[in-house]
Amino acid sequence: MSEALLTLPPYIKVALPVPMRTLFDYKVPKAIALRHELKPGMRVKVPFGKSSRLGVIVALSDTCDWDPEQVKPLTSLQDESPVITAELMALCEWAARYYHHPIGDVIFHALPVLLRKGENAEFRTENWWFTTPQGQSLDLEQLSRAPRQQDFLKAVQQHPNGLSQHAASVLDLAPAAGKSLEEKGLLRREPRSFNKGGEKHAHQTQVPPTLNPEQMRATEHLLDYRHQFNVSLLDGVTGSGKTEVFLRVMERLIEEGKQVLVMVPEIGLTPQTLKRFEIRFNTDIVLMHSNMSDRERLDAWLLAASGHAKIIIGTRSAAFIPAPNLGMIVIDEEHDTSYKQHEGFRYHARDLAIKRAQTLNVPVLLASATPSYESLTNALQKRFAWLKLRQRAGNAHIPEMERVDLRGKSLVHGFSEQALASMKLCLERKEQVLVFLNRRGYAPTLMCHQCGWIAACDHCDVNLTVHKRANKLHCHHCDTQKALLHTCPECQSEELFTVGEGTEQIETQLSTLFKDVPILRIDRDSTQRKSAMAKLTQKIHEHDQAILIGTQMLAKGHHFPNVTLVIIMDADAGLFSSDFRGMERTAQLITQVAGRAGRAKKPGHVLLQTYHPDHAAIESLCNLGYEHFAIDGLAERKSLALPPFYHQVIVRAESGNEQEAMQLLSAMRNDLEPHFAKEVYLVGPYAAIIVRKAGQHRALISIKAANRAPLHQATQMISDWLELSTRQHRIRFAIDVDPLETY
DNA sequence: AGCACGCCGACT
DNA sequence: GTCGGCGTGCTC
Repeated sequence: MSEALLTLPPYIKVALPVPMRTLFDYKVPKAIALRHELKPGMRVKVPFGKSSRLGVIVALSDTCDWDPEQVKPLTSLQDESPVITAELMALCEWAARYYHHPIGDVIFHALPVLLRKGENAEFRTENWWFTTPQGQSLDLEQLSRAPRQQDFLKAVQQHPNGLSQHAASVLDLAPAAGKSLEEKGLLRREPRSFNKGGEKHAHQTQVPPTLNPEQMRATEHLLDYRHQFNVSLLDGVTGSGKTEVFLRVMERLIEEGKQVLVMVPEIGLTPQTLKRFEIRFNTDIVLMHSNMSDRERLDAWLLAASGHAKIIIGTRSAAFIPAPNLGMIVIDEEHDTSYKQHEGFRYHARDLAIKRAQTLNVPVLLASATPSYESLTNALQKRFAWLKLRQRAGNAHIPEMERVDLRGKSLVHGFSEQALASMKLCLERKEQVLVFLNRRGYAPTLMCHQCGWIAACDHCDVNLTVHKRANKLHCHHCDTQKALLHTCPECQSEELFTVGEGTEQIETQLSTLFKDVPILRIDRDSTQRKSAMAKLTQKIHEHDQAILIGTQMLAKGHHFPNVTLVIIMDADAGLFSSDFRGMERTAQLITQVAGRAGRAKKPGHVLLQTYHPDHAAIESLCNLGYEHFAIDGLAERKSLALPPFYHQVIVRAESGNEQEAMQLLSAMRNDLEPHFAKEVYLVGPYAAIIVRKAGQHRALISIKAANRAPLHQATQMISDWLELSTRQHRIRFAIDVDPLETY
């Protein structure tokens, strides 16, 4: 240890969870240096201002960038080994640079919540009960006056290998009785690490389905390149057996002792998906998603970090999970926008995963039926291997998409006659109908018949949505809720009426049209409660005929085998979006929803209700399919100098004052634009489409360039400038690199 | 982001 | 007379 003291640099650079783009220098007290070897990635407690904070060592250093007189010593070391491995530290440093985000915040994002709060990086310990020799031989009759103790001792006597606290509570044993027995010296308690590792699932050797030639070719390619960095785009229509392809590759890598990280969209992790993995792999699988408690997440993180977990299935934040033997990263539904965090540290998990895989020299597999334009471009330019699956497995056919012209037609609750007739036929065949409407609530507008007043949010520039069942008016932008009004606040008239339809209304109206058919609504409101979704899917599988009505939640990975008719109520919804990604999103959504129709033996049919049947986009999507549609869309992006051909950064500013945010961005542009490289060009500042959100006035400015280097340089200057000037102005700003929302 | 210091209104 | 509102300034 004295050797360590001689060579140990006297300073450490510490990342703290503060919105400052800098590291903080601390001295290492001799007492600590003597006893411990400090390494980057370990957590330390440090004095910061007037308080004490938890930070992470980023580097050891011989020098400090601060007046050495003012550098304080660290208080204590929290870890014996790094919680951020060298590999992940490098990833965090890269991400902080690439996204122009404070390093401390990035590093803390990479840790589970409990580790951010200072919890030890150890498995939860649980008390186990054992009998002492006296307790084992004691005649239970001697405890006849204490029946609870009698029960308790009896149970432990029957478990010579110990009884866990958890098991004791399941057996309904009284904790107080256990304590009394311990005091009498009949029982003893021993803490054991709560490590779910080794608890394997019953191996149901299911014969894997045979692969069709396309799947075979894809699998062979992936196996050939499984030991080196490369990115493959597994582009397969819904039902083409993408999952089977990556399961085969995973199988091989796991046999070779590797771990595999499978990323899924936020609500894409269905019990169906998990079951599929459990049935297939006789190995430890951990989950990492937002419905888990902090403790569950830490235990999952520890199992991954220890290498015990061979398969890690997680959402966005799992991009940072430590895995010492990581052999591949799979990103399922890679087009899904939930991979991009759109607040705070605005990273894209797909892009981060690719960067990580590159450093580790392991393959990445992106899977989707509707690849993002970014990934398609990479595939077209041969940076990604493009593995196409165009056949549906088991002879199922691609559903036919039919446009229903709504012009001049009379509608019944938003449905055309044709749609209703098709529904009736479908239900008579004892099959299921899926109705897609991407608008939750009862109606998007509440209006006064006498004076035209419209219910609007007090904090945002949007109308309030009517939720009849909850008897509420709800702002879908800032979550404000108020009681549903029955009198107009302007003219006191009682003639308030709703305009437009949401899923809740369609549900109500369909139940009057189809009295004996089960109608199930699937949206954020109906699936809020835990396990509500599982109950709904179970109901769907119980019935033969049924109508499912839902929002985009329906498009995410669920498998409804008896759905043979899909009705897209409003195919025009995304056609006239002000965002240049609107078309891409609409096409993905329609294609994904359409893909729910007809699997296995039953052919599917899709009806798109539209007022613009001749619109080029609708026509090309219906007749030529997603790939053609996307390639046309990409040509347009190229001609308009839009991503992915140009790279983009958006800087947002928000302020309570109406003008301030805009003025700040204008001042920034005036000051800095002369110093930017010629190929960097700016648009704005302009007001956000919804100018006021949650009481904040929002402005933004777009910066674009064909190459990353000058764009990065300009963004760096902007970041420095804003950090200095917002200190005085008290305006919040955010830098969004590769933004998905541009308004 | 916290947390302090600092200068102006309604209360024991 | 104080308790406390949140404006601004700093943190190795």
